[in-house]
Amino acid sequence: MKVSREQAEQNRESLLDAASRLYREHGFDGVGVGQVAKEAGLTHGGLYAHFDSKDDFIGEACSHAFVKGLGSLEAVPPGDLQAFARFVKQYLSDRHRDDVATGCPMAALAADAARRQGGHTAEAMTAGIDQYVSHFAALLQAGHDPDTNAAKKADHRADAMTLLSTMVGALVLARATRSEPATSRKFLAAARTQFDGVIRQD
Amino acid sequence: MKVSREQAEQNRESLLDAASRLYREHGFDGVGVGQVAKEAGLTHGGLYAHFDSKDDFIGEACSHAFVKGLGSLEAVPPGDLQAFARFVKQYLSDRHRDDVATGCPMAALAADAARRQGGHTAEAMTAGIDQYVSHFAALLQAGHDPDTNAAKKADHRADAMTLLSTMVGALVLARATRSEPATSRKFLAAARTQFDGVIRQD
DNA sequence: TGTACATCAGTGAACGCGCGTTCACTGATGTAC
DNA sequence: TGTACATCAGTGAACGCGCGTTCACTGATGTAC
Repeated sequence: MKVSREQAEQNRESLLDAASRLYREHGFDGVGVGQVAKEAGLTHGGLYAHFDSKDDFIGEACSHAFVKGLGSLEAVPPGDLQAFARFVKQYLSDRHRDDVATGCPMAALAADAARRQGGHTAEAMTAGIDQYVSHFAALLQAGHDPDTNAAKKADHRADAMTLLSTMVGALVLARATRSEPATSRKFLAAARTQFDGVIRQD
Repeated sequence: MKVSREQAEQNRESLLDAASRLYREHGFDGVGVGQVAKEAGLTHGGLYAHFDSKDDFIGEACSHAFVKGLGSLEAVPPGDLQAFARFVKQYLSDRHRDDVATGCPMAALAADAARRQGGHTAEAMTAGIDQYVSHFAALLQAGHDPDTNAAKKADHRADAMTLLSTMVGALVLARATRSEPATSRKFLAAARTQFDGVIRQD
């Protein structure tokens, strides 16, 4: 049956919520569109009223997965290194490690997305990564030298990329070694320590 | 038809070679056992003379994928920081970024393996990661202070983990952003710079 | 060394199953009058 | 405001297909004598 415009929009959101959670947890090839639709309280057929294909759907879901994380990053006031430190500590926490489904899309899906170059998915992932890098660079810059020049700006962008690489790498490796809790936790702890060095340097 | 013992062993190796390549390229759920067997020059049925199930096969393939990379790491003489630097530079090269199929199993499959906790695959991945960390720690230690104590040893293990996190993270993010070549290359370049800091410090 | 035969790696048809996608249909929505 | 009707989001059966796994069979291998 037909459904009100608001209800339809709400259903679309439910589909993307379910998809971004299930795909992060099981990978793009690990869940069928039927399971996603069911999780969203719909049937598989209705999904095609909102999306062209699974590939299209995956791309939208990938973008959707970035919303929450980028939101908390944008909530960090530029210049407030303590708040930035809190964001990083939370990223590198046991809780985040154990919460793949609603956690960082880069740690969960970057390798998967890289396999889909040419489609919307890789583009969505690239856009999300770019935003993380830009925000990180801005926060590092604001924290260190308010009056800036071009050379230092590039440096902060490089620092931002290294910091992001370390965070994503540490989270991925911590998750992969979950059966050895000491090793797993040490990956997170080591990365946290390294961050302290980054914000203390100048 | 039956086949000589050597031929059978050779076929097993071909299967693992093909599997470790194809799985790195397309993910564990992205390739069927039939395609792997075909790539190895066999039919799908014969695979089950060597392995119990796809899950078992994946685990063995995961171990197999570590052999080459750990080999070049073991070839680095302890104390030779230049040789270590060369290993890291190669890891963080455009060539390695573009060669997923025979490249680092952690960058290609760690997130996939983490989803298979409880089976052989996650165990194989954890074992491989542990070996990388141990080798990195030994190389950092040999490069910096030949006469060691327990506290410094722990430090080198933490440094090794951070270094590995940065390398894996940078490679994953460089691959994910391949459609923006400047961004992609900068992830690798930034991580290389950071490594120079790690080996120069002490 | 030569012969008879048990072994078993590999083949390919067959299985049940879940996948992504299509489509005729439903019926509440929302518009036209 | 009330009525008639076109719209279209969502349903669920059906499709062709490739998946992982099984199994009767093949025939070269390698052993027993």
